[in-house]
Amino acid sequence: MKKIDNLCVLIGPTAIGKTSISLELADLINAEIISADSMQIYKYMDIGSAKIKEHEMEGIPHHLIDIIYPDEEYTVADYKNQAKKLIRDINRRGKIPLVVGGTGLYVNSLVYDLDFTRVKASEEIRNRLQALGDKYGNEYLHSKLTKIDSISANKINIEDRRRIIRAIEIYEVTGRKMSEQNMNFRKETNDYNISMIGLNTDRKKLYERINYRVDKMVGEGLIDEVNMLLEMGYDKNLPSMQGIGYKEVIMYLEGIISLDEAVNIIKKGTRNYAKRQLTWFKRDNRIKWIYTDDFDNANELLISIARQIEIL
RNA sequence: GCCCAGAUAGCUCAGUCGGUAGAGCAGUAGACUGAAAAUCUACGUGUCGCUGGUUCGAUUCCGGCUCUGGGCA
Repeated sequence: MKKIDNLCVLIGPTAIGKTSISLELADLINAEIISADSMQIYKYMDIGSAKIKEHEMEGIPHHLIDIIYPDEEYTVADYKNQAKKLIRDINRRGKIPLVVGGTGLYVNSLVYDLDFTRVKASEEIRNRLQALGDKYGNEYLHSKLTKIDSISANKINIEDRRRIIRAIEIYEVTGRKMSEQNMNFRKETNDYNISMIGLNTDRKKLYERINYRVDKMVGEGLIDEVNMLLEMGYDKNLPSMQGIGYKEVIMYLEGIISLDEAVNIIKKGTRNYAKRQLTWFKRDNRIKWIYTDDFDNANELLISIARQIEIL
């Protein structure tokens, strides 16, 4: 019988402390870290994405960080491809791949059988549909979708133009419905021996951590970082520049809001984001949740996490 | 000490010509298959400061008290 690759996943909301724990955990279980973070993939976006610094890595290999420039396109499909290869390689080396991150869709691309092999994004179709939406409104796009794929249309809210466009795009490119395409909806994968650990704490404490961290980012030079990116010629409309912390600082630099307002909006945006991350992960009952407050020190926490990893 | 204004949701405030109240923000819950830190959905009960009075009925009117601003001494 073929031996199945191991996969360990450590998830949790932003600012919970995944990075520092992941280092100790990787050291303990002889793992290499694969980031699952849609912002840390970008070079030059260090402070705002709370990226680990090279000298903090303690010699533990980190993958899928700093892999593209801020104006390059990157999608879940790319992520899944690259991460899959890494998982295989790391297993071959006799080590454990430890996926660490908070981007739900990226994580799910690995732990569910999501199929990204068929329908590439089409800039042309998207632009055309976008223009149609601007002209005739979302209702028009939605009713267009209802005609070709009523099941998907039913699931997608009229206001959610991005998803409506994607569903139409799939049909226009392949002639198949999105609802048919995604029959294996949320089917847990059998590709790996999976252990999933989730970190959490009470909401109030998490929000305090977030507020503190945003202040710290500003103190460490977030404004300069954004300024530098703009000076390098990266457009403010790029997906990378829509990240929390970046779009708000841009507004500040453009004089639209004050620094104080920018900081407050970043804090709020990060809090809301953390909540969304939790929503995303809560429904996966494979995750063993660990409440960081239940432990007096990092060592106890670490041991508790290691105990929960079944693949060891 | 005196005069004025205010006290209503976690915050800022609106309102009830007397029939127990509603906006914004914050917050909560959810969705998510090639932009995902993106995109989108749903959710409003709180001793209407305390205490007497008038009234069938007071958060609303009247009196007193407490507190908070501001002004005058």
